[in-house]
Amino acid sequence: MSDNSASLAIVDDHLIVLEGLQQLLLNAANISVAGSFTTGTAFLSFLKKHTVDIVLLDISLPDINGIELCLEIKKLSPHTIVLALSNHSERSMVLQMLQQGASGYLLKNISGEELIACIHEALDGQITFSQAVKEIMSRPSVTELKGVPRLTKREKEILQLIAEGQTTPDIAATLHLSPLTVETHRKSLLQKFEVKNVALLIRTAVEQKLL
Amino acid sequence: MSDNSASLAIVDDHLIVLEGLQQLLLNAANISVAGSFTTGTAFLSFLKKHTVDIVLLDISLPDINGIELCLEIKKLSPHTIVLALSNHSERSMVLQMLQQGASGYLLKNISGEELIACIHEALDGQITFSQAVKEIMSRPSVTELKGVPRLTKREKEILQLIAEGQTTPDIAATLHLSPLTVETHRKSLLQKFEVKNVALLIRTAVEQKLL
DNA sequence: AAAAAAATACCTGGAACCAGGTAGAAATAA
DNA sequence: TTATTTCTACCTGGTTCCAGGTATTTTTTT
Repeated sequence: MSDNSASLAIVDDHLIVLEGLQQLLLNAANISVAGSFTTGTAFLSFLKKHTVDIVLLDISLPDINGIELCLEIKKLSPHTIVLALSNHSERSMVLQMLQQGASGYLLKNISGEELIACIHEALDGQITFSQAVKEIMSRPSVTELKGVPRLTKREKEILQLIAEGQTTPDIAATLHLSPLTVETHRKSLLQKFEVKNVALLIRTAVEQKLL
Repeated sequence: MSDNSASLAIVDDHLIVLEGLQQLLLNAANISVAGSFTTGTAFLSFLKKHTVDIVLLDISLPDINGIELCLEIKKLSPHTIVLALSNHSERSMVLQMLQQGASGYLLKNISGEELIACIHEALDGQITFSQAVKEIMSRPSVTELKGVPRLTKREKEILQLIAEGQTTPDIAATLHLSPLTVETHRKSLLQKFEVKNVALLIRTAVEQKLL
């Protein structure tokens, strides 16, 4: 940063949110809003020409999803700190963003003071969450308790085809496999999900957003 | 309204959105923000003491859901115009809100001019939508094209049990029916959904939010 | 009161599912 | 390079699914 105030960018496709954030950041010391953008590509092209210390990044954007965008930002400008800003409070989302190099995750119901505090924490090199996210991350998740099974490539493939209504012989034909092989994978799926038939298989798979 | 400027209230649990909306409405003639609230109950108690011409109402609130809140508002103050403000663009949501007496439905990606225009239209007694909502409502929905089957009580019941992983004999036992009867209902379900097995049955039922 | 829809129950027979194994080859990780 | 995982394939045997009917009783609608 050129002076002692950090340059901050905002990316969100909702004008209302853009305005709201700028308003909340008006009376924040050491933070100056360098720009606000409604699309991921717009911000990326800005980032190619300017230095951005920290960016508040909405995850659901029209042109590019937040996870990929985060990756692009880090590729382009590794020193830029990314703070995810989202309505969605799923653990998996939080974890994915962190994996892509985000320094924190804020929900949009955040307060002004909290927002500013989180930005300062992030600028200090810390990982930071808004209060609601902290709570979600601290208590063990339903999916963790249940244990979301990690599926192999073939299993995902076959799960997909089952969900499309294909029978075991059908799947064998489309994948050029023996029906017996498909049966084996099918059984693995039932075991991993700890269910006893396809009805429950499809249902839990949908619930765990695997379909 | 006491003078020529309409009194407007905002209900949204996100501070950012509250700030953003107020900012966008600053340079709007004839509109004065009478108050902003983060919970439905807070607004309702305000409404008991003050006159509100129009309210921008977020559908997803922590304490009360938007549809019920809309009903309450109309019960308490029928002349107050309700404009729904939401992230969700499902047709069913829009229709439900209109049914509860809302005068319009806006998505949060709305622009400042559009917002003000919509408010003025609503104050003139019209039903108003933001551009994105207009588009969604104008094109025939997927569910309309596919035709969501209307299920009988028994069928819904049995669909539910199938989704819980029960087999035909199981269901027969829990409902004190002959397995053959259950089979008949099961077949009706497959026919009505135009699918050939449970995998697709569950999947489409979930997609159509029947489960 | 008549007609339509829903719920009940039955029959047959083939296809697919599901549980319980075993086992070798290929790819990946330690 | 060894160990582990994944993918492949097979066998048996009982259970359930699914398609194609028919048919009576009860409920709802007209």
